[in-house]
Amino acid sequence: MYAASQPKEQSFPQSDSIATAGIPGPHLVATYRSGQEIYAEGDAVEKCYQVATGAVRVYRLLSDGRRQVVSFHLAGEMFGFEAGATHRFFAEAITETRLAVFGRRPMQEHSRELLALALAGMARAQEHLLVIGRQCAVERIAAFLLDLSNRQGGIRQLRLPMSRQDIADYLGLTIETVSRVMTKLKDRSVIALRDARTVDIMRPDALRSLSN
Amino acid sequence: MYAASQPKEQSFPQSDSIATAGIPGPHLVATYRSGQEIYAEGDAVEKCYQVATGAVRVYRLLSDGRRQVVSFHLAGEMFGFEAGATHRFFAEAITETRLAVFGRRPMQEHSRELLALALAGMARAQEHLLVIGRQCAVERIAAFLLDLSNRQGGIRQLRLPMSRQDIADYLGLTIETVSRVMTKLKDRSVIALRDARTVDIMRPDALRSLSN
DNA sequence: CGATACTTTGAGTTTCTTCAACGATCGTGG
DNA sequence: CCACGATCGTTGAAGAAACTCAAAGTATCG
Repeated sequence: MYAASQPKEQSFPQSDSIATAGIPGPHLVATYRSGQEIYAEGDAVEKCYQVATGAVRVYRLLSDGRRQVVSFHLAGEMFGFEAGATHRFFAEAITETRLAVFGRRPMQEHSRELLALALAGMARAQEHLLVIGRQCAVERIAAFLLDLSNRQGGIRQLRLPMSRQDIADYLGLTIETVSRVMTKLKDRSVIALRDARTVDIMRPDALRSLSN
Repeated sequence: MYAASQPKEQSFPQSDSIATAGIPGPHLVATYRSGQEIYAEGDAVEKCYQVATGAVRVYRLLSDGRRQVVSFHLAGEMFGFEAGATHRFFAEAITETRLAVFGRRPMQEHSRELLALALAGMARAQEHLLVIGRQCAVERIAAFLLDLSNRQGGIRQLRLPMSRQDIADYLGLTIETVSRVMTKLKDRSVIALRDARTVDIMRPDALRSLSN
Protein backbone atom coordinates (compact mmCIF):
# COMPACT_ATOMS: atom_id res chain seq x y z
CA MET A 1 0.00 0.00 0.00
CA TYR A 2 2.66 2.48 0.98
CA ALA A 3 5.52 0.84 -0.86
CA ALA A 4 7.80 3.46 -2.39
CA SER A 5 10.49 1.31 -3.92
CA GLN A 6 10.85 0.54 -7.60
CA PRO A 7 9.64 -2.75 -9.00
CA LYS A 8 12.26 -5.27 -9.93
CA GLU A 9 12.76 -5.20 -13.68
CA GLN A 10 14.44 -7.51 -16.12
CA SER A 11 14.80 -7.31 -19.87
CA PHE A 12 12.86 -9.94 -21.68
CA PRO A 13 13.16 -11.59 -25.08
CA GLN A 14 10.35 -11.49 -27.59
CA SER A 15 9.39 -15.12 -27.69
CA ASP A 16 8.32 -15.65 -24.13
CA SER A 17 5.62 -18.00 -22.94
CA ILE A 18 3.52 -15.04 -21.87
CA ALA A 19 0.60 -14.51 -24.24
CA THR A 20 0.96 -10.93 -25.39
CA ALA A 21 -2.43 -10.41 -27.02
CA GLY A 22 -0.83 -10.09 -30.43
CA ILE A 23 1.51 -7.30 -29.48
CA PRO A 24 5.07 -8.39 -30.16
CA GLY A 25 8.37 -6.71 -29.55
CA PRO A 26 10.84 -6.83 -26.70
CA HIS A 27 9.45 -5.73 -23.40
CA LEU A 28 10.19 -5.83 -19.71
CA VAL A 29 8.76 -7.97 -17.01
CA ALA A 30 8.46 -6.21 -13.69
CA THR A 31 7.74 -7.80 -10.33
CA TYR A 32 5.65 -5.98 -7.74
CA ARG A 33 5.24 -6.85 -4.11
CA SER A 34 1.83 -7.17 -2.51
CA GLY A 35 0.29 -3.70 -2.22
CA GLN A 36 2.93 -2.02 -4.36
CA GLU A 37 1.86 0.88 -6.55
CA ILE A 38 2.07 0.39 -10.33
CA TYR A 39 1.00 3.89 -11.24
CA ALA A 40 -0.75 6.75 -9.48
CA GLU A 41 -3.44 9.26 -10.38
CA GLY A 42 -1.67 12.11 -12.17
CA ASP A 43 1.18 9.99 -13.54
CA ALA A 44 1.85 10.22 -17.25
CA VAL A 45 0.33 7.40 -19.29
CA GLU A 46 3.34 5.89 -20.98
CA LYS A 47 3.02 2.18 -20.53
CA CYS A 48 0.59 -0.61 -20.86
CA TYR A 49 0.63 -3.76 -18.78
CA GLN A 50 -0.32 -7.37 -18.98
CA VAL A 51 -0.62 -9.48 -15.87
CA ALA A 52 1.65 -12.51 -16.05
CA THR A 53 0.96 -13.78 -12.55
CA GLY A 54 -0.85 -12.21 -9.62
CA ALA A 55 -3.65 -9.65 -9.63
CA VAL A 56 -4.09 -5.88 -9.86
CA ARG A 57 -6.68 -3.41 -8.58
CA VAL A 58 -7.41 -0.11 -10.33
CA TYR A 59 -9.17 2.49 -8.20
CA ARG A 60 -9.98 6.10 -7.46
CA LEU A 61 -10.08 7.86 -4.09
CA LEU A 62 -12.50 10.57 -3.02
CA SER A 63 -11.18 13.39 -0.89
CA ASP A 64 -12.74 11.93 2.26
CA GLY A 65 -11.11 8.56 1.76
CA ARG A 66 -13.95 6.67 0.12
CA ARG A 67 -12.56 4.37 -2.51
CA GLN A 68 -14.05 2.94 -5.69
CA VAL A 69 -12.28 0.00 -7.22
CA VAL A 70 -12.98 0.28 -10.92
CA SER A 71 -11.51 -3.02 -12.03
CA PHE A 72 -9.52 -6.06 -11.06
CA HIS A 73 -7.07 -7.60 -13.51
CA LEU A 74 -6.09 -11.25 -13.43
CA ALA A 75 -3.45 -13.29 -15.24
CA GLY A 76 -3.51 -12.65 -18.99
CA GLU A 77 -5.46 -9.39 -18.78
CA MET A 78 -4.22 -6.01 -19.95
CA PHE A 79 -4.63 -2.62 -18.31
CA GLY A 80 -3.06 0.80 -18.05
CA PHE A 81 -4.43 2.46 -21.19
CA GLU A 82 -6.51 5.58 -20.57
CA ALA A 83 -8.11 8.37 -22.56
CA GLY A 84 -5.92 11.28 -21.51
CA ALA A 85 -2.20 11.86 -21.11
CA THR A 86 -2.27 11.32 -17.35
CA HIS A 87 -3.73 8.53 -15.26
CA ARG A 88 -7.00 9.27 -13.53
CA PHE A 89 -6.76 6.15 -11.40
CA PHE A 90 -4.34 4.31 -9.19
CA ALA A 91 -3.12 0.80 -9.94
CA GLU A 92 -1.67 -1.51 -7.30
CA ALA A 93 -0.56 -5.09 -7.14
CA ILE A 94 -2.94 -7.02 -4.88
CA THR A 95 -0.58 -9.92 -4.33
CA GLU A 96 2.97 -10.51 -5.50
CA THR A 97 2.55 -9.79 -9.20
CA ARG A 98 4.57 -10.06 -12.37
CA LEU A 99 3.68 -7.74 -15.24
CA ALA A 100 4.72 -7.63 -18.87
CA VAL A 101 5.31 -3.95 -19.65
CA PHE A 102 4.74 -2.40 -23.07
CA GLY A 103 6.03 1.01 -24.04
CA ARG A 104 4.05 3.71 -25.81
CA ARG A 105 5.54 2.98 -29.22
CA PRO A 106 4.65 -0.71 -29.46
CA MET A 107 1.11 0.20 -28.40
CA GLN A 108 0.71 2.93 -31.00
CA GLU A 109 1.84 0.52 -33.65
CA HIS A 110 -0.96 -1.80 -32.64
CA SER A 111 -3.88 0.56 -32.34
CA ARG A 112 -6.09 -2.12 -33.80
CA GLU A 113 -5.54 -4.37 -30.77
CA LEU A 114 -5.70 -1.38 -28.49
CA LEU A 115 -9.08 -0.46 -29.95
CA ALA A 116 -10.41 -3.91 -29.11
CA LEU A 117 -9.05 -3.56 -25.59
CA ALA A 118 -10.61 -0.13 -25.15
CA LEU A 119 -13.98 -1.32 -26.42
CA ALA A 120 -13.80 -4.33 -24.11
CA GLY A 121 -12.87 -2.05 -21.22
CA MET A 122 -15.85 0.15 -21.95
CA ALA A 123 -18.15 -2.87 -22.11
CA ARG A 124 -16.78 -4.15 -18.83
CA ALA A 125 -17.32 -0.83 -17.08
CA GLN A 126 -20.86 -0.52 -18.46
CA GLU A 127 -21.64 -4.06 -17.37
CA HIS A 128 -20.40 -3.15 -13.94
CA LEU A 129 -22.59 -0.04 -13.90
CA LEU A 130 -25.64 -2.23 -14.23
CA VAL A 131 -24.57 -4.36 -11.28
CA ILE A 132 -23.79 -1.43 -9.01
CA GLY A 133 -26.66 0.76 -10.12
CA ARG A 134 -29.54 -1.65 -10.05
CA GLN A 135 -28.70 -4.80 -8.13
CA CYS A 136 -28.93 -5.61 -4.44
CA ALA A 137 -26.05 -6.87 -2.31
CA VAL A 138 -26.68 -10.59 -2.97
CA GLU A 139 -26.97 -10.02 -6.70
CA ARG A 140 -23.76 -8.02 -6.75
CA ILE A 141 -21.75 -10.68 -4.94
CA ALA A 142 -23.23 -13.42 -7.11
CA ALA A 143 -22.35 -11.50 -10.27
CA PHE A 144 -18.87 -10.84 -8.93
CA LEU A 145 -18.14 -14.49 -8.16
CA LEU A 146 -19.50 -15.60 -11.53
CA ASP A 147 -17.43 -13.01 -13.32
CA LEU A 148 -14.27 -14.14 -11.58
CA SER A 149 -15.09 -17.73 -12.44
CA ASN A 150 -15.83 -16.96 -16.08
CA ARG A 151 -12.69 -14.95 -16.54
CA GLN A 152 -10.71 -17.99 -15.52
CA GLY A 153 -12.45 -20.34 -17.89
CA GLY A 154 -15.38 -21.22 -15.68
CA ILE A 155 -13.45 -22.83 -12.86
CA ARG A 156 -15.49 -23.68 -9.79
CA GLN A 157 -12.87 -23.25 -7.16
CA LEU A 158 -11.86 -19.65 -6.84
CA ARG A 159 -8.88 -18.32 -5.03
CA LEU A 160 -9.69 -14.69 -4.22
CA PRO A 161 -6.56 -12.58 -4.35
CA MET A 162 -8.42 -9.54 -3.01
CA SER A 163 -9.60 -8.71 0.50
CA ARG A 164 -13.21 -8.19 1.60
CA GLN A 165 -12.45 -4.47 1.60
CA ASP A 166 -11.37 -4.64 -2.04
CA ILE A 167 -14.54 -6.51 -2.96
CA ALA A 168 -16.66 -4.04 -1.00
CA ASP A 169 -15.04 -1.08 -2.75
CA TYR A 170 -15.52 -2.79 -6.09
CA LEU A 171 -19.21 -3.49 -5.52
CA GLY A 172 -20.17 -0.29 -3.73
CA LEU A 173 -20.84 -2.07 -0.44
CA THR A 174 -19.26 -2.23 3.00
CA ILE A 175 -16.94 -4.94 4.17
CA GLU A 176 -19.56 -6.12 6.67
CA THR A 177 -22.23 -6.51 4.02
CA VAL A 178 -19.85 -8.48 1.82
CA SER A 179 -19.05 -10.75 4.72
CA ARG A 180 -22.71 -11.25 5.63
CA VAL A 181 -23.69 -12.09 2.06
CA MET A 182 -20.84 -14.57 1.74
CA THR A 183 -22.01 -16.24 4.93
CA LYS A 184 -25.57 -16.32 3.67
CA LEU A 185 -24.49 -17.91 0.36
CA LYS A 186 -22.49 -20.45 2.34
CA ASP A 187 -25.46 -21.22 4.60
CA ARG A 188 -27.62 -21.80 1.53
CA SER A 189 -24.92 -24.10 0.13
CA VAL A 190 -24.58 -21.99 -3.00
CA ILE A 191 -20.89 -21.68 -2.24
CA ALA A 192 -18.48 -23.29 0.21
CA LEU A 193 -15.71 -21.41 1.98
CA ARG A 194 -12.58 -23.41 2.76
CA ASP A 195 -11.26 -20.18 4.13
CA ALA A 196 -12.23 -16.57 3.50
CA ARG A 197 -10.19 -16.42 0.29
CA THR A 198 -11.04 -19.82 -1.15
CA VAL A 199 -14.53 -20.13 -2.60
CA ASP A 200 -16.04 -23.24 -4.11
CA ILE A 201 -19.03 -22.59 -6.30
CA MET A 202 -21.30 -25.49 -5.34
CA ARG A 203 -24.38 -24.51 -7.33
CA PRO A 204 -23.41 -22.36 -10.33
CA ASP A 205 -27.04 -22.38 -11.54
CA ALA A 206 -28.24 -20.97 -8.24
CA LEU A 207 -25.54 -18.31 -8.38
CA ARG A 208 -26.55 -17.45 -11.92
CA SER A 209 -30.21 -17.03 -11.04
CA LEU A 210 -29.23 -14.91 -8.04
CA SER A 211 -27.13 -12.65 -10.24
CA ASN A 212 -30.06 -12.11 -12.64
CA MET B 1 -40.89 3.91 -26.22
CA TYR B 2 -42.85 1.39 -28.23
CA ALA B 3 -42.43 3.00 -31.61
CA ALA B 4 -41.92 0.38 -34.30
CA SER B 5 -41.69 2.49 -37.42
CA GLN B 6 -38.50 3.24 -39.31
CA PRO B 7 -36.75 6.54 -38.80
CA LYS B 8 -37.02 9.09 -41.57
CA GLU B 9 -33.81 9.04 -43.58
CA GLN B 10 -32.31 11.35 -46.13
CA SER B 11 -29.04 11.16 -48.03
CA PHE B 12 -26.59 13.79 -47.00
CA PRO B 13 -23.63 15.50 -48.68
CA GLN B 14 -20.18 15.38 -47.19
CA SER B 15 -19.66 19.02 -46.35
CA ASP B 16 -22.44 19.59 -43.88
CA SER B 17 -22.39 21.95 -40.95
CA ILE B 18 -22.49 19.01 -38.56
CA ALA B 19 -19.13 18.46 -36.90
CA THR B 20 -18.25 14.88 -37.72
CA ALA B 21 -15.38 14.32 -35.31
CA GLY B 22 -12.93 14.05 -38.17
CA ILE B 23 -14.76 11.24 -39.92
CA PRO B 24 -15.64 12.32 -43.44
CA GLY B 25 -17.56 10.61 -46.19
CA PRO B 26 -21.19 10.72 -47.27
CA HIS B 27 -23.61 9.60 -44.63
CA LEU B 28 -27.26 9.72 -43.78
CA VAL B 29 -29.12 11.85 -41.35
CA ALA B 30 -32.01 10.09 -39.70
CA THR B 31 -34.77 11.67 -37.66
CA TYR B 32 -36.26 9.86 -34.68
CA ARG B 33 -39.40 10.71 -32.79
CA SER B 34 -39.46 11.01 -29.02
CA GLY B 35 -39.06 7.54 -27.54
CA GLN B 36 -38.19 5.88 -30.81
CA GLU B 37 -35.73 2.99 -30.75
CA ILE B 38 -32.39 3.50 -32.50
CA TYR B 39 -31.09 0.01 -31.90
CA ALA B 40 -31.96 -2.84 -29.60
CA GLU B 41 -30.03 -5.35 -27.53
CA GLY B 42 -29.11 -8.19 -29.88
CA ASP B 43 -29.06 -6.07 -33.04
CA ALA B 44 -25.94 -6.28 -35.17
CA VAL B 45 -23.47 -3.45 -34.64
CA GLU B 46 -23.18 -1.94 -38.08
CA LYS B 47 -23.49 1.77 -37.60
CA CYS B 48 -22.19 4.57 -35.53
CA TYR B 49 -24.12 7.70 -34.69
CA GLN B 50 -23.56 11.33 -33.90
CA VAL B 51 -26.29 13.40 -32.33
CA ALA B 52 -27.08 16.44 -34.48
CA THR B 53 -29.99 17.68 -32.40
CA GLY B 54 -31.90 16.10 -29.54
CA ALA B 55 -30.72 13.54 -27.00
CA VAL B 56 -30.30 9.78 -26.70
CA ARG B 57 -30.37 7.30 -23.83
CA VAL B 58 -28.46 4.02 -23.89
CA TYR B 59 -29.67 1.41 -21.41
CA ARG B 60 -30.01 -2.19 -20.39
CA LEU B 61 -33.02 -3.96 -18.90
CA LEU B 62 -33.01 -6.68 -16.26
CA SER B 63 -35.49 -9.51 -16.60
CA ASP B 64 -37.72 -8.06 -13.88
CA GLY B 65 -37.92 -4.67 -15.56
CA ARG B 66 -35.28 -2.79 -13.64
CA ARG B 67 -33.45 -0.48 -16.00
CA GLN B 68 -29.95 0.95 -15.94
CA VAL B 69 -29.30 3.91 -18.18
CA VAL B 70 -25.62 3.63 -19.07
CA SER B 71 -25.24 6.93 -20.85
CA PHE B 72 -26.95 9.98 -22.26
CA HIS B 73 -25.76 11.53 -25.50
CA LEU B 74 -26.25 15.18 -26.36
CA ALA B 75 -25.71 17.22 -29.50
CA GLY B 76 -22.28 16.60 -31.01
CA GLU B 77 -21.63 13.36 -29.14
CA MET B 78 -21.06 9.96 -30.75
CA PHE B 79 -22.35 6.58 -29.70
CA GLY B 80 -23.23 3.14 -31.02
CA PHE B 81 -19.78 1.50 -31.08
CA GLU B 82 -19.48 -1.61 -28.94
CA ALA B 83 -17.01 -4.40 -28.32
CA GLY B 84 -18.84 -7.32 -29.90
CA ALA B 85 -20.75 -7.90 -33.10
CA THR B 86 -24.15 -7.38 -31.49
CA HIS B 87 -25.46 -4.60 -29.29
CA ARG B 88 -25.67 -5.35 -25.60
CA PHE B 89 -27.73 -2.25 -24.93
CA PHE B 90 -30.75 -0.41 -26.22
CA ALA B 91 -30.59 3.10 -27.62
CA GLU B 92 -33.60 5.39 -27.84
CA ALA B 93 -34.24 8.98 -28.80
CA ILE B 94 -35.32 10.89 -25.68
CA THR B 95 -36.83 13.78 -27.60
CA GLU B 96 -37.23 14.37 -31.33
CA THR B 97 -33.68 13.67 -32.45
CA ARG B 98 -31.61 13.96 -35.62
CA LEU B 99 -28.63 11.65 -35.98
CA ALA B 100 -25.77 11.54 -38.44
CA VAL B 101 -25.27 7.88 -39.29
CA PHE B 102 -21.91 6.35 -40.20
CA GLY B 103 -21.55 2.94 -41.78
CA ARG B 104 -19.11 0.25 -40.72
CA ARG B 105 -16.63 1.00 -43.49
CA PRO B 106 -16.04 4.69 -42.77
CA MET B 107 -15.53 3.77 -39.10
CA GLN B 108 -13.00 1.05 -39.84
CA GLU B 109 -11.07 3.48 -41.96
CA HIS B 110 -10.83 5.78 -38.99
CA SER B 111 -9.88 3.43 -36.21
CA ARG B 112 -7.64 6.13 -34.80
CA GLU B 113 -10.63 8.36 -34.05
CA LEU B 114 -12.64 5.35 -32.96
CA LEU B 115 -9.91 4.45 -30.49
CA ALA B 116 -10.13 7.89 -28.94
CA LEU B 117 -13.90 7.54 -28.71
CA ALA B 118 -13.64 4.10 -27.12
CA LEU B 119 -11.09 5.30 -24.57
CA ALA B 120 -13.28 8.31 -23.78
CA GLY B 121 -16.29 6.02 -23.43
CA MET B 122 -14.39 3.80 -21.04
CA ALA B 123 -13.29 6.83 -19.00
CA ARG B 124 -16.84 8.12 -18.88
CA ALA B 125 -18.22 4.78 -17.68
CA GLN B 126 -15.52 4.47 -15.03
CA GLU B 127 -16.17 8.01 -13.85
CA HIS B 128 -19.82 7.09 -13.56
CA LEU B 129 -18.95 3.98 -11.57
CA LEU B 130 -17.38 6.17 -8.93
CA VAL B 131 -20.53 8.28 -8.67
CA ILE B 132 -22.91 5.35 -8.45
CA GLY B 133 -20.69 3.16 -6.30
CA ARG B 134 -19.59 5.56 -3.62
CA GLN B 135 -21.69 8.71 -3.60
CA CYS B 136 -24.97 9.49 -1.87
CA ALA B 137 -28.10 10.76 -3.62
CA VAL B 138 -27.26 14.47 -3.30
CA GLU B 139 -23.73 13.92 -4.58
CA ARG B 140 -25.01 11.92 -7.53
CA ILE B 141 -27.50 14.58 -8.59
CA ALA B 142 -24.92 17.32 -8.14
CA ALA B 143 -22.40 15.42 -10.25
CA PHE B 144 -25.05 14.76 -12.87
CA LEU B 145 -26.08 18.40 -13.21
CA LEU B 146 -22.45 19.54 -13.36
CA ASP B 147 -21.65 16.94 -15.99
CA LEU B 148 -24.57 18.06 -18.14
CA SER B 149 -23.48 21.66 -17.75
CA ASN B 150 -19.84 20.91 -18.58
CA ARG B 151 -20.72 18.89 -21.65
CA GLN B 152 -22.48 21.94 -23.02
CA GLY B 153 -19.62 24.30 -22.39
CA GLY B 154 -20.42 25.16 -18.80
CA ILE B 155 -23.79 26.78 -19.39
CA ARG B 156 -25.74 27.60 -16.27
CA GLN B 157 -29.22 27.16 -17.57
CA LEU B 158 -29.91 23.55 -18.37
CA ARG B 159 -32.79 22.21 -20.35
CA LEU B 160 -33.17 18.57 -19.27
CA PRO B 161 -34.33 16.45 -22.18
CA MET B 162 -34.77 13.41 -19.93
CA SER B 163 -37.47 12.57 -17.39
CA ARG B 164 -36.98 12.04 -13.68
CA GLN B 165 -37.27 8.33 -14.37
CA ASP B 166 -34.40 8.52 -16.87
CA ILE B 167 -32.26 10.39 -14.35
CA ALA B 168 -33.16 7.91 -11.62
CA ASP B 169 -32.22 4.96 -13.82
CA TYR B 170 -28.99 6.68 -14.78
CA LEU B 171 -27.98 7.40 -11.18
CA GLY B 172 -29.20 4.18 -9.57
CA LEU B 173 -31.93 5.94 -7.60
CA THR B 174 -35.74 6.09 -7.64
CA ILE B 175 -37.78 8.78 -9.25
CA GLU B 176 -38.97 9.95 -5.83
CA THR B 177 -35.45 10.35 -4.49
CA VAL B 178 -34.43 12.34 -7.55
CA SER B 179 -37.42 14.60 -7.08
CA ARG B 180 -36.76 15.11 -3.38
CA VAL B 181 -33.09 15.95 -3.94
CA MET B 182 -33.99 18.45 -6.67
CA THR B 183 -36.42 20.09 -4.28
CA LYS B 184 -33.79 20.17 -1.54
CA LEU B 185 -31.24 21.78 -3.89
CA LYS B 186 -33.87 24.31 -4.89
CA ASP B 187 -34.73 25.08 -1.26
CA ARG B 188 -31.04 25.67 -0.54
CA SER B 189 -30.87 27.98 -3.60
CA VAL B 190 -28.16 25.88 -5.20
CA ILE B 191 -30.38 25.58 -8.23
CA ALA B 192 -33.61 27.16 -9.41
CA LEU B 193 -36.36 25.27 -11.20
CA ARG B 194 -38.37 27.25 -13.73
CA ASP B 195 -40.16 24.01 -14.37
CA ALA B 196 -39.17 20.42 -13.76
CA ARG B 197 -37.09 20.28 -16.92
CA THR B 198 -35.42 23.69 -16.76
CA VAL B 199 -32.67 24.02 -14.19
CA ASP B 200 -30.69 27.14 -13.42
CA ILE B 201 -27.44 26.51 -11.60
CA MET B 202 -27.40 29.39 -9.14
CA ARG B 203 -24.31 28.42 -7.16
CA PRO B 204 -21.96 26.29 -9.28
CA ASP B 205 -19.36 26.31 -6.50
CA ALA B 206 -21.86 24.88 -4.04
CA LEU B 207 -22.83 22.23 -6.55
CA ARG B 208 -19.18 21.39 -7.09
CA SER B 209 -18.47 20.96 -3.41
CA LEU B 210 -21.60 18.82 -3.06
CA SER B 211 -20.46 16.57 -5.90
CA ASN B 212 -17.08 16.01 -4.21
C1' DC C 1 -60.90 21.11 -22.43
C1' DG C 2 -60.31 16.73 -20.84
C1' DA C 3 -57.29 12.77 -20.58
C1' DT C 4 -52.80 11.24 -19.84
C1' DA C 5 -48.28 11.29 -18.37
C1' DC C 6 -45.04 13.34 -15.40
C1' DT C 7 -43.68 15.28 -10.96
C1' DT C 8 -44.00 16.25 -6.17
C1' DT C 9 -44.89 15.19 -1.43
C1' DG C 10 -45.96 12.32 2.65
C1' DA C 11 -45.82 8.14 5.68
C1' DG C 12 -44.10 3.77 6.67
C1' DT C 13 -40.77 0.04 5.54
C1' DT C 14 -36.53 -2.14 4.05
C1' DT C 15 -31.88 -2.62 3.03
C1' DC C 16 -27.64 -1.50 3.97
C1' DT C 17 -24.52 1.04 6.93
C1' DT C 18 -22.34 2.22 11.24
C1' DC C 19 -20.45 1.12 15.46
C1' DA C 20 -18.72 -2.32 18.41
C1' DA C 21 -16.77 -6.55 19.79
C1' DC C 22 -15.04 -10.97 19.01
C1' DG C 23 -12.61 -14.66 16.28
C1' DA C 24 -9.37 -16.28 12.90
C1' DT C 25 -5.29 -16.10 10.26
C1' DC C 26 -0.62 -14.87 9.06
C1' DG C 27 3.97 -13.62 9.56
C1' DT C 28 7.78 -12.63 12.60
C1' DG C 29 10.91 -13.10 16.03
C1' DG C 30 12.18 -15.13 20.27
C1' DC D 1 8.08 -24.40 17.40
C1' DC D 2 5.40 -21.47 19.84
C1' DA D 3 4.01 -16.84 21.26
C1' DC D 4 2.78 -12.52 19.96
C1' DG D 5 1.07 -8.68 17.46
C1' DA D 6 -1.14 -7.16 13.52
C1' DT D 7 -4.23 -7.62 9.94
C1' DC D 8 -8.30 -9.55 8.24
C1' DG D 9 -12.87 -11.43 8.65
C1' DT D 10 -17.27 -12.38 11.09
C1' DT D 11 -21.24 -11.34 13.82
C1' DG D 12 -24.66 -8.52 16.42
C1' DA D 13 -27.47 -4.39 17.49
C1' DA D 14 -28.91 0.14 16.42
C1' DG D 15 -29.40 3.78 13.07
C1' DA D 16 -29.84 6.15 8.58
C1' DA D 17 -30.48 6.62 3.73
C1' DA D 18 -33.14 5.38 0.21
C1' DC D 19 -37.19 2.67 -1.25
C1' DT D 20 -42.16 1.52 -1.60
C1' DC D 21 -46.75 2.69 -1.58
C1' DA D 22 -50.15 6.15 -1.91
C1' DA D 23 -52.20 10.39 -3.25
C1' DA D 24 -52.29 14.94 -4.82
C1' DG D 25 -50.51 18.51 -7.93
C1' DT D 26 -48.87 20.04 -12.58
C1' DA D 27 -47.72 20.01 -17.36
C1' DT D 28 -48.69 18.30 -22.00
C1' DC D 29 -51.12 16.88 -26.02
C1' DG D 30 -54.72 15.72 -28.89
